[in-house]
Amino acid sequence: MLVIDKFSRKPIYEQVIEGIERDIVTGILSERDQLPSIRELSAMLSVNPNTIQKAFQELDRNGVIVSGQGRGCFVADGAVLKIRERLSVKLAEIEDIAAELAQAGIEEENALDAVHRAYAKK
Amino acid sequence: MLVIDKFSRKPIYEQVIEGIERDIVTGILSERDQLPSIRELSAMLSVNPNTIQKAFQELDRNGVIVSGQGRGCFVADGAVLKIRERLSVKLAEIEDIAAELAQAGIEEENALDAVHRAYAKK
Amino acid sequence: MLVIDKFSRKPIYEQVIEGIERDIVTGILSERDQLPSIRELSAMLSVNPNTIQKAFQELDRNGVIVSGQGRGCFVADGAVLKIRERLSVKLAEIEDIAAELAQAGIEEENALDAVHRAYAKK
Amino acid sequence: MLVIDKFSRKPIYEQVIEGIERDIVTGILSERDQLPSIRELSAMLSVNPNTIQKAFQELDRNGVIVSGQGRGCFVADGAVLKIRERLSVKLAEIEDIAAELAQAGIEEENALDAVHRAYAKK
DNA sequence: GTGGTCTAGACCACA
DNA sequence: GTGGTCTAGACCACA
Repeated sequence: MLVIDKFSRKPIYEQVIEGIERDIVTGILSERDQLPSIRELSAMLSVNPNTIQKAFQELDRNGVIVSGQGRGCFVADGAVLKIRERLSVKLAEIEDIAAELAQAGIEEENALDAVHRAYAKK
Repeated sequence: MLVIDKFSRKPIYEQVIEGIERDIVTGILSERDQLPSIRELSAMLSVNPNTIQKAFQELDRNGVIVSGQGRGCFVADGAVLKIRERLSVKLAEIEDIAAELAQAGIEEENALDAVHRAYAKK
Repeated sequence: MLVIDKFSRKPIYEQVIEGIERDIVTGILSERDQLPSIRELSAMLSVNPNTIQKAFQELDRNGVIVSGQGRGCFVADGAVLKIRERLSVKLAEIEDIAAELAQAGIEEENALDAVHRAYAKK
Repeated sequence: MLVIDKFSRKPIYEQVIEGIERDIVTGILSERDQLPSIRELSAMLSVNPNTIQKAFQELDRNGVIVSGQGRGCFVADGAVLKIRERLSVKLAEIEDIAAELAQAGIEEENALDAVHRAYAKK
């Protein structure tokens, strides 16, 4: 489930976004499932409703959820696909930066280590 | 030596910067060595002098070279260190993005492959 | 028949109104026909009775249906004509968007052309 | 200059966005110009800084301005083009609604009048 | 009840 | 100084 680290340097609203997207990608949340309301999630996570609101609006803007006044928020159709697309863009970003490093004469091992550190910390 | 790909989507002045920095890091150019003049390099690479000018200005701004007016350009003292610092920023960028992918449930192997592809293409 | 899209950003009560009006205009419902009750329609569409109630109230206020208390709702005499009048809502929408374009400094001619293209295509 | 109507049903942050975009399109603000800071604009318009912040973030997200911590906000390169593109989407919306009206048998003149009213009110 | 907007005011990182 | 994040709490439209 979604867990917030209030002492992380990563903003809380980003943690909420990533947590919900992870739940969607891993199937804990399915398309068209209703999300907990902003107030509920706010209470569950002990986070201000405005912060949850900000996360939900970005998810809405990215087409990951659909939200409507008085109706609540739902996982959007095609949400998994949209999230996957954005993640593959990030893989391409890694490839681009690694290409610069290769170009600059940095050993491949250093770049592989950077990736490994990120996964080790998880 | 420095080679320009006019059809790359990477701006030519960036290619010039990266080429010179690579030559410095790999020792082809040493600190305090004089660089070819803008006109010479322009002719050698068949590149507009303004483009070389722009590359040199950015190298100067980054403390990689020093350009005394009228006396030509020289590799700055500590140039290797400065370049290395900037490259370690890029390693940190890779680590950050990889952390997002880890968070999102993407397998480490996919991220490692992205790095590997970049090095294989070199 | 009337179909509700819970994931649309259009309010559900508007969807109900438009659905019923479409059925009237296309002759699926004739003037003086009885409508399903609020509870029936609520169950058929899996929509909150309050929402159906709100839709019916607006249809009543617009003279599209008549709701005698306890006797159910019926398509009003002259309903088709009144619905046609309500298309002026869409005219208002055009006015709103045109107001934004005016606000943004777009020439009036461009907006008029957009309308003209729509009619030319008919 | 940018004027806010606190009693309008249009949210204040939208009024700010539209006002700034209008200033950009009409040339009052040029690309790379610095915008007033969030706090300054907040004071100038007697609007809460958070509301200005929200407007600026959406402008940033849309590539109309670039904002950086400690540096301030600037009109982005290509801002005029990006705004124009979005406005052409609104023209398409008008065309869509006009097509519905045409379909329903409403005279073209009525739709043209709606556009004209919007421009007359400006 | 539900999402959306707004104010007031605090604190942070970066320049 | 500047933008960015967060809390606390109010009020609105819609269901």
